[in-house]
Amino acid sequence: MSKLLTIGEAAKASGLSAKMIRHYEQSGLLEKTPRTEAGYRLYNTQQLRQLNFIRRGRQLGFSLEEIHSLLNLWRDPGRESREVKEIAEKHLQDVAQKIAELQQIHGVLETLANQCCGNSNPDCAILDSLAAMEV
Amino acid sequence: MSKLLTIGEAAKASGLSAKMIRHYEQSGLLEKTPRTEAGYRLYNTQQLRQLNFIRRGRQLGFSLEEIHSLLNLWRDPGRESREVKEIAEKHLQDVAQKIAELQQIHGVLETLANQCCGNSNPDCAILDSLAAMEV
DNA sequence: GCTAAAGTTTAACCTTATGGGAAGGTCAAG
DNA sequence: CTTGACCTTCCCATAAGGTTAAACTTTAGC
Repeated sequence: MSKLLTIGEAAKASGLSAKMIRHYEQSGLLEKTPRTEAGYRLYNTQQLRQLNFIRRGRQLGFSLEEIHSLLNLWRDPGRESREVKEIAEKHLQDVAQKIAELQQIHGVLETLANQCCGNSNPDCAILDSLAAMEV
Repeated sequence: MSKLLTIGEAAKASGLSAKMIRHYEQSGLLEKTPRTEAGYRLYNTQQLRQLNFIRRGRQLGFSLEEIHSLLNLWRDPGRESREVKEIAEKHLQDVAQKIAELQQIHGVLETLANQCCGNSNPDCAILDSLAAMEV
């Protein structure tokens, strides 16, 4: 007899906020839960597992749309792991590209910061670079 | 005698969109430009330089708030380069941290993707990991 | 049994940076 | 005068929440 949890308890147990749990339900990521007569949402063990699934997906940077697809695959016993892997590898590529962009930015910033003496003088390589009209 | 540009021309010349130029003005990043009698915004060379400044700042990932501060420093002949460098180094740290987070995610995703055979079988290490209740 | 605190409900607005579109005014060419 | 390109303002939408508020419910203390 698994105990039913209110949204606050489910939030604490899953590591999500109550606000986001409602948001996920409202945006179709989660099915509507049963409610008490007063309208309070109630969560069982299975739903708690889904909340954890979402939290872990977010930790890995998946968008809610991607998590939606992953959840649907998870719930589908006839899924093909190929589909899951496709989503993951797409996301992996996105992450890799984002890293590359940030590293590029990091390099430029580091160079500029090193060229700025950072004293009480107004001359500044950083501003000079931002003010340059090229590129 | 520098020619005055309409917003569309200024957009093309600066690499920003007309939409965003209006937005930057509305949010206080740019001073209000003079207008024609019909209300069309007009941009001179000085303002075009500011638009380029903003574009380059965005390219380096500075937030609009940071760019606002940088623009104010740029316009202030009595600035101290220390202040500019402070903003840049704060942003540099943010970028570095973001890179670290993404690299962490990248590593986990790569491991999981390698463990998923990605065929027509439903078994999938990625889903298993997302479904795990720990952490 | 009453009351106060804690929890929940819906709802709305704020964030960042940007895009889309509607409805309407303006300008220049044909 | 019409057409098309441009401009104006205003509202909506995104992702993933945060914050706040009024009203209702539940629970615990007494």
